[in-house]
Amino acid sequence: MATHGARGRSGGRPTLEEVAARAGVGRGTVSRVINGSPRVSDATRAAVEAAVAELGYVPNTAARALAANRTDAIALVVPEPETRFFAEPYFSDMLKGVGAELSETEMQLLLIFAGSDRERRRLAQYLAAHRVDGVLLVSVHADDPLPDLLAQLEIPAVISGPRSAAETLTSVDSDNYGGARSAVEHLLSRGRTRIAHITGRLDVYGAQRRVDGYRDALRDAGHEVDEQLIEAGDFTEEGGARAMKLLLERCPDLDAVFAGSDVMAAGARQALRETGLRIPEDVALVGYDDSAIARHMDPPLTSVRQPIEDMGRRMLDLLLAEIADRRPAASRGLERPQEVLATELVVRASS
Amino acid sequence: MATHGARGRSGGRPTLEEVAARAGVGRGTVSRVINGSPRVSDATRAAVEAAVAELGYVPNTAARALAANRTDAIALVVPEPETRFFAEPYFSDMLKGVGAELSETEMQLLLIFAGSDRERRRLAQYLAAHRVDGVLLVSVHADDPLPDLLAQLEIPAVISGPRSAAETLTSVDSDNYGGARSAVEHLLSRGRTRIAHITGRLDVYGAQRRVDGYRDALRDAGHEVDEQLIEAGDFTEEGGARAMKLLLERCPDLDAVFAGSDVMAAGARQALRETGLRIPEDVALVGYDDSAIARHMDPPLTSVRQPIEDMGRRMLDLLLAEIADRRPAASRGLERPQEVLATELVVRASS
DNA sequence: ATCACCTGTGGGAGCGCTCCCACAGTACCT
DNA sequence: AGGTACTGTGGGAGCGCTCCCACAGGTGAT
Repeated sequence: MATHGARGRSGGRPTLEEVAARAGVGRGTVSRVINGSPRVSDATRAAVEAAVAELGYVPNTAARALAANRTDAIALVVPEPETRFFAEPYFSDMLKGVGAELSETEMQLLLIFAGSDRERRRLAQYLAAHRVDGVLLVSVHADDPLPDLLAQLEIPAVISGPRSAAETLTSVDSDNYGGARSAVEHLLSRGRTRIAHITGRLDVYGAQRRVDGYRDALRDAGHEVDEQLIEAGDFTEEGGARAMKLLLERCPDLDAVFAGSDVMAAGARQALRETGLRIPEDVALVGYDDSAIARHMDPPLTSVRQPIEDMGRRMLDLLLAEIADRRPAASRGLERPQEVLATELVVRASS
Repeated sequence: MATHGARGRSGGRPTLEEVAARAGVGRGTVSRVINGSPRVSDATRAAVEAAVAELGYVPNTAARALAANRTDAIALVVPEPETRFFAEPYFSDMLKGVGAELSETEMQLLLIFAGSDRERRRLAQYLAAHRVDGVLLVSVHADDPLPDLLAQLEIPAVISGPRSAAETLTSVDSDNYGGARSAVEHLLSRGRTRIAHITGRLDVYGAQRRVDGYRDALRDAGHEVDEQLIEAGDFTEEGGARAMKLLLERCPDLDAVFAGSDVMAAGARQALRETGLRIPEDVALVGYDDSAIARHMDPPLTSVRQPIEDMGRRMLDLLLAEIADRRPAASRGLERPQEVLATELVVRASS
């Protein structure tokens, strides 16, 4: 084995120092050029850039992280098992948005699943080691301790979908309430009156807001809300099917269903089919998310479009801003933005 | 802002030095305990562990990476656009296997997509900076320059599916040839004789091997190979449907189809349906992968099971061994293992 | 002419670890 | 008694960067 001192000498990767020597300048100047500081003359900058190119210099990330106390990496944390991640288009769309925005920067994205207890413990350790500069947290349940852990460790974080109306972290969300309203109003306008609702997991704030929107839309149109027409799902296809069956048993006269997600709508469709009911003739069906599933369903599914990719982009923007903010002046305790993006009803053959 | 020198002093994260002071030992000893060296007395170890617990000490990854010249991270590189990653169960199964095995270690997994040129350039930069200790490369095409780049940078790498019979990198693969043979032999045993084959992308070596298996199975059973019965797909559902339509036009008398992947089989099924052909009465259908799609298809799809999760695990094992190997003695130029895992035909209603 | 204040630059100190050398102490041979 | 060989330990040097202070040289106001 090479001796310690000789590690990285000749043959190894070039260092800042070597670039500096080659360009005939000091270390500080090379560092300034590498980091895009404006305080360098054009001639010097050109000389340094030439030396960098000749030597094929690439900064050592570990050294930089150690000296500058940052990692240039952020994590996308999914507090779900991997299976759900792949089953739900929501996550992949989010990842797409974040990835697109991130490729504009030098930052590195880490995808971390925290579905099991074991994975959670691993993540906590990971965060405690400050291996990332910030965290994007998607799909958080009301009682999740993760946001508080992040706050305690003072790690910048942005959450998709606040945990409650009193969320303290920066968050980006779509207008769940308005989206649900528009879905129900659409069904009402089609002459449906016995409109059922399959909810998402009610420990997800957004799912609750959709129920609120469902209720208010009916009420404002002068209908009473029949609690028998509301059944809790869990965002899975099986859950959607199960809820649909229960609803059909309880209320055989229902003429429309608003499902809290496209995946659950797919489950509901399956249950309706098995019962011999036609969509939309017998029962109109509306989903939520406007994912690929909605377009490919038979019949194509009317759905509330959430701009998930945009949400991902926006989350990243806010996170990067928060990370940058922290660096110069500790201006803590300021108001944290809660952004809400508009939804849009996409009408297709299912309603 | 805090002055440079005071960064991390009181209130910051505890350092090795502080742990050492608290435990009344030297830095070296704490380092040995942290890294599980056996050369520490039980009493000292206990004292250090107590100090670590009291202070909530977590090693600084950057400092460790800088001093030890390793990152404790590996990358799973997917040379495809993200959309394909999510569409193909192959990738998620692979990720599952790798993730399961990796959670036994302290290593960190990075998921990197390299579908576009832009992403490729980013990846090259990333690898040049040696930000990972090793790379798992899945689904590599014959002309991909990535493996050579890895070899040149001397980064340990394991590839899933060799690029050719002369692959130089360590690889793990399933027995594509044998799997294809078993599929065709099964169809022959069911009395089918006009067996078509929808291939995968032929720049993927494994897809070629499946064609070889298809050919040899027919030949060995005394049938001539009708080239009209072979059509190239591209591993996508649309590609499978398109290939099926072409095959039906060319050979309306075909009575069975062996598709190079379940996803393509799903496309073929769609095309067969549209033509009014029944599965398996008119045309028997066999897929490859035995993914979730196969089980949920209507009718359930006979498929060649590849132990993808096991392959992922095995790839990781080999990679970790290669990384560990490198450290002590540079024993380069040795034979690189090429592992081949067995496949198994899972017979269901489609054949 | 003096002072203040820019711009551009060099280089010391330090980030928190790992690696290795040195050495004290003990054990077991000759 | 001297030698040899271990085990356990402390701490110096160094990894490659960033940050900041110092300072040279210019520019413009007083």
